[in-house]
Amino acid sequence: MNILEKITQHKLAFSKSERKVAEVILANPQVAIHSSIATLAKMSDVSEPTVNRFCRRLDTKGYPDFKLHLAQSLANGTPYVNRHVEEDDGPEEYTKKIFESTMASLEVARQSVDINTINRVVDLLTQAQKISFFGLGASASVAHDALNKFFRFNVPVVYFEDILMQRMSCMNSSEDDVVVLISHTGRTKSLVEVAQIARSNDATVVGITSQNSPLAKECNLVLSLEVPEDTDMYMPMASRIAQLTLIDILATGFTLRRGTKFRENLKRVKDTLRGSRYDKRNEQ
Amino acid sequence: MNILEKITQHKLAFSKSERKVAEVILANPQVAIHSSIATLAKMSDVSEPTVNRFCRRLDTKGYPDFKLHLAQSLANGTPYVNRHVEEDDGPEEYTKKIFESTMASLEVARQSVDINTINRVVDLLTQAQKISFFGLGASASVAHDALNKFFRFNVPVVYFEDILMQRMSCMNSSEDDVVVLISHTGRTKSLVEVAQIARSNDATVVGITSQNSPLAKECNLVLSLEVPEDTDMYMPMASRIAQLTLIDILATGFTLRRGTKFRENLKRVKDTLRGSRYDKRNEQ
DNA sequence: CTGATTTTTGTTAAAAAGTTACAAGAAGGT
DNA sequence: ACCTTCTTGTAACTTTTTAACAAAAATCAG
Repeated sequence: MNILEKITQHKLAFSKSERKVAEVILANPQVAIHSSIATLAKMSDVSEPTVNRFCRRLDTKGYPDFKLHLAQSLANGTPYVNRHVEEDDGPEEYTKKIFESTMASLEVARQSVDINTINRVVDLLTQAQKISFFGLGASASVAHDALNKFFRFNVPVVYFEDILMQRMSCMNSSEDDVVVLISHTGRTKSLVEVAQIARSNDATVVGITSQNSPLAKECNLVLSLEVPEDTDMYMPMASRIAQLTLIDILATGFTLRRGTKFRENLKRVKDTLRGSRYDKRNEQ
Repeated sequence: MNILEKITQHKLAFSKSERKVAEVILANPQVAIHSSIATLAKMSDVSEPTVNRFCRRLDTKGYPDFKLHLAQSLANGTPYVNRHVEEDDGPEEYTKKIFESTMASLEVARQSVDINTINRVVDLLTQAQKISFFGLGASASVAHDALNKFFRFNVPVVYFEDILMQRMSCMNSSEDDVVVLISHTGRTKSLVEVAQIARSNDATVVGITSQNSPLAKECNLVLSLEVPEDTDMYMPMASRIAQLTLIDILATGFTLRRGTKFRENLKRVKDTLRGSRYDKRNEQ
């Protein structure tokens, strides 16, 4: 795939002049991508068609195509990696690491999430009479955020931080209600109990949690997110961001399902805020 | 850096025809890098020089140079681009787009954030007698999350969703208190007023908001995040994720500043939860 | 070692791609 | 409605790349 490696491998298959071209490119690929075929030919002390032949031998269509491949190989192929913050990291390092770890976790989450389940959950949500979002600890703020999104849709939405309120709310739920339970580990006892209560009242229980956890087993549908554990600081960080992104996705799916006219409604909801805000023009 | 991102940002600065070119490229960048300027012009229904001008506007030397940049952006490593969800996107598309937009926004945020300010805010927080986190609407859940992180540090932390409580809390603040106000736009009147109250009581006010906003002007320190506006769904999405990441960073900075022994404390806080959870072994 | 054959390389010319200059047209302001 | 400014396209031109062919080098059989 990487063209530079390919050049190195092919090296013996090249003719003498072609090898000269290879040397020049390997010595300074950054220069090569900004040179014309004429310049590169001169640098390698060969003729222009030789450079062209060199490119073709590497299964590219010609010199411009070769440059494209080279450019791609040279683009820093350092995808975001989960790097842990170290004891003696300064602000610059830890800021960078946290941003990158977060992005890396999102990438992992993206690959692990099951589109089918998302679709089914969106289905359920659009048909629900009442939607509840419950979480505890760090997941409480995720549920809180979900409330903030879904209440705009003009559907009855419920959110409680208090375990007792959660239980009572589920006790009163019925067949057409959807209860979304959020927990990274899926091992919080009281949330598992909430799931049981909700199910015994015929509500549909959706879990945003990790697969095969006790909570997952009590749910009708599980949206599992395989996010690397947040061991760094003994605080949930990336898991929570992934959960929030999932909420965004569900909310988006919801609005798309409801069609254009519904979206105008959302705009109106947003516009209502105008009175509570300083006008943009007031700024300077 | 990423040219696709750049195109999206510049979009409004483009002329009508240039925007046509932008659309075509964003819709299918893979095709673009393999097209000649003539083909691309035809696809966009503009003239060739227009395509050329489009490239120049993005600070490239011309079309070939632009293609090089584009190829690099498309190479693995920085594939994330802010792409908007379309009316007829299926679950697969919108899931992908939202994940990628979120990552792209984080990348933008990372580059825009000022490390020095972060460091100063961490300083302030470690020295604070009391820390308050206030936000309204979508930012309320961010403040909520901040509460969840900082209360573990054994510092008095305050969080209210209620405007009156926020005001009263600030009224009682004193010189050694830090008030962190979160608002994407920075134009929410009541939050600006909270900032004023806090300052008139000698508290230090830190804003997580956009630069030059009315709120920013009332703050002692502003942590600005330049995140592309979430116009898609009339709901705050990426901005909020960036804010949360910033909270993570501040929390991390805080714990690092406090040293190793302090971190053992955090572990103890986390371990306290054990009783409320199903043991990992109970699972199967 | 010689001559035939194949392979490699360079020269020349043509084609393709990209760029410049300029003029026509659209948009915006007075 | 007129002037100015900004956009856009046409046409000419330059650069870059590729094709065709021929010369040179290398390989091999006898």
